[in-house]
Amino acid sequence: MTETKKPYHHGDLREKLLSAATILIADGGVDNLSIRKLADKVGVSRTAPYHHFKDKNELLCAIAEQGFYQQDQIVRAISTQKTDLPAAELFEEYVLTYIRFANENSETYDLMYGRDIWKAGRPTKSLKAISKNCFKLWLEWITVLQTEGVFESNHPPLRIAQSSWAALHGLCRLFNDGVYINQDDVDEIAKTTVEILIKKTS
Amino acid sequence: MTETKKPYHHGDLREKLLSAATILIADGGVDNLSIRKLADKVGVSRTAPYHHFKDKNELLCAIAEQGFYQQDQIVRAISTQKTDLPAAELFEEYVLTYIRFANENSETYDLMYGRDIWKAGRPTKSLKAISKNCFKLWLEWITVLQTEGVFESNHPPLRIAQSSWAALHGLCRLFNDGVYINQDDVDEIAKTTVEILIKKTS
DNA sequence: CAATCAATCTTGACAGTGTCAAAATTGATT
DNA sequence: AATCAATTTTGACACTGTCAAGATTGATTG
Repeated sequence: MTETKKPYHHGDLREKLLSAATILIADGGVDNLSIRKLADKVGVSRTAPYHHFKDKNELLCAIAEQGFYQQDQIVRAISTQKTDLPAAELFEEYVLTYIRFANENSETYDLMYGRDIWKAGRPTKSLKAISKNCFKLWLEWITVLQTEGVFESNHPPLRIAQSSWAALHGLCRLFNDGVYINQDDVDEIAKTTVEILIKKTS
Repeated sequence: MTETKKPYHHGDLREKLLSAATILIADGGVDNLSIRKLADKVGVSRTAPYHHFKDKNELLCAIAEQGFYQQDQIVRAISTQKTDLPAAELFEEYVLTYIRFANENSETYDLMYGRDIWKAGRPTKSLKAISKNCFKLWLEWITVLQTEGVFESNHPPLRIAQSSWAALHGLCRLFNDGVYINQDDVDEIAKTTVEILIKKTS
């Protein structure tokens, strides 16, 4: 666990690298992030970052991990703030927030759930853990919502969780990746998706 | 239109490049495709490909375009072969086939609908055209299915088309990108998605 | 048939990239 | 004060995309 280890010669280089990297990808995408450029930005030599991240991959994993924490915070805020909402509306609120997060942090989102990290099969242990936990929370919520009648009961909750999350994710990606481009549509499509997902009360 | 233009000195270099490139990305991903390696594979100098594709981007677009043709063929085969199927089951068949295509040609699929091409905002004119047409066909079908009662009528067909396709796409991506990894689940999740999408007949 | 032209291909070059190995620096520990 | 180990730097290597300039050559024209 080198997480909180302070560098000896400079300030907290690891932190500096992380925040600088986040800025770099925020404007310019992941392609705009090179170890060398990053090192230059922070004011160290090209290979200095390698003493805090084994790889470029590990750096990306760390950024993604931050993204999960951030997303968790935002999402958690909903359930604590809007305690009076009925379950179905809370669900919609969640979905909209999730998509908004993906939209506003498209590059981070891409790292969190994108092939750059996952396809190569080299996600960090801690990244694996936090993302797994993230899905577990989703699954648990879906399970509760199903018993509350928000979702149909003709499928196991795991399947509903998987397919509903895939629906969310697909929407995020289509906008994030520039396939769907009309940003004005995103909310309406999202609401449509939600209404398709939840049980018809008619 | 330089599409069918034959090279002067060698065989049909453009075609050779395309097929070699497709092979390269098929095993090893897009990252495994470099212009230089490609040129080497075909037996020309590093910069020879630049007389047939302005860019690496244009090469990728061409591969993606091929993918669309391929997908179109596969999908079209369904509706001509299974004419006896009821609409809802035909839809399921389509979805499963779509996902299977994405799965078996994951790298091509990634090019077709991925940020590499679209996010940078530099899809070829012809690529834009064919993908747009692809969605148009989807929308038209959804419209028909809605009048046939397969989908609910409480949303405009455009929204249903967008959100249902996003659901499909999300599923494809999660498996393609290695986020969902258990390949055995894909069919079941897909079926769940279909059943959620279509109108309940109970 | 010979000269010209333009498409095609090659060679050379430049600025990037990730990352390894070895040497240099330096704060903390003995 | 000397030692040690963590940190940083310098040098190097093999890649990458792509541009500019020259060489080759099939087709076109006079």
